Amino acid sequence: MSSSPPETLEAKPNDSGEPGSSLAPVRVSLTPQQRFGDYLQSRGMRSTQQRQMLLKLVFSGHEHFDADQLVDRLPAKGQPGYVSRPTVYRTLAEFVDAGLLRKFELEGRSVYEHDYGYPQHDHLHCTECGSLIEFQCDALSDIKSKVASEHGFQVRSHRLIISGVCQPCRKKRRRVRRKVDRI
Amino acid sequence: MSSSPPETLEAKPNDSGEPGSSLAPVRVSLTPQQRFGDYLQSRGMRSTQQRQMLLKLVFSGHEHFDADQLVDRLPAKGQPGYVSRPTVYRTLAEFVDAGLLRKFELEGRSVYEHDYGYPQHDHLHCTECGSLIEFQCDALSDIKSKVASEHGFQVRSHRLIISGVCQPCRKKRRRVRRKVDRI
DNA sequence: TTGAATGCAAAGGATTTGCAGAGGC
DNA sequence: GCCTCTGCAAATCCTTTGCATTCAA
Repeated sequence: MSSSPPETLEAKPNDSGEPGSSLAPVRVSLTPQQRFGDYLQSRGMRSTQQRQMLLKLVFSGHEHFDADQLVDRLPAKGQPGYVSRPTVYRTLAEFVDAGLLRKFELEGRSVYEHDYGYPQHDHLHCTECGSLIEFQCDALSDIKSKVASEHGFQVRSHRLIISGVCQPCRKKRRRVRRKVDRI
Repeated sequence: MSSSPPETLEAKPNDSGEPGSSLAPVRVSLTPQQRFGDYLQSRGMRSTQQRQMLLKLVFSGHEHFDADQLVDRLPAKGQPGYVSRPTVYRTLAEFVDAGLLRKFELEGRSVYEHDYGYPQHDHLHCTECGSLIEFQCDALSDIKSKVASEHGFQVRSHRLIISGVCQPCRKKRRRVRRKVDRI
């Protein structure tokens, strides 16, 4: 597959100028579309309109999202481009399998984020507004290798989520507190 | 409340000699029972047989567990000490609220572990056998405070899970590989 | 043509809820 | 006795599955 010529991802994913991408993309040789095409081809799977539609939506921005949010961004039933909920779930699993997306659990639901072409990072989770803020930290790999060697553990991946209150929510809180004080 | 005299937790929770506790308990002034008693009292809630039963079961060992595993350890319906599933869920939420337990999501289900009287720690998760191994790492608090100050984020807690393959599973794999080689 | 993929409807599993009766305080 | 708590049954939420049909190759 991969009919179009190879190129780096850097220009691509943020054409839309959508919010939510805080980190710089990583240099990779194939677009997600190309990489997924290779994945399908190598497994005798087919490139369908639904898979293309979802690929387009998922890689039009860098936001974290869950299955529901993705469904909400799809055309309604009956409209061209509509994809059923079961197919959304099936396809998300394929994207994860293909290495395009990473999946993790937050408050009982599955959250997805870009993996391919996106740098390793971790998250701050605001328990007030629910926002997820990305950050990078090199020191973590030292911790991982140290712990791994201490326990004879073979590390495949990790997930660090720091919970608390983000800056905007702290400011809101302060405003509220001042108001209360005045009463 | 708190009728019995204060004491440290150190002797208590592991009387049973159950497996699963890898870290040394932390010195605290109240038993979980006392602390939960205070919690109930301060909110006008009642000390019921069900809550006492669950308290006893949950603090008879240090293993991680989910609601199902706790239900399995309860007497069967009709037997004395039986607690219904809804009450188990309601009570686990109360234990979390009281600061006795911590809750986190793993593979789509809620996992609980001791919080009160148990030291801060993180987990290695073996994707082969599903085991959770605890480890402690001081360097993480440096990371947390650094990231917090960089993002103006107020940290309340964190959750780090390192996934991979544990030592026993790696050994099993090696044995299998050797067997395959011989064929 | 042919088998893979989709959509539908329905199932599944974990967790929650409404409510009438039971039981702490 | 009052009001909280419990157990039951049913509902909810997210996700998956079986199957007939559609469609990419």
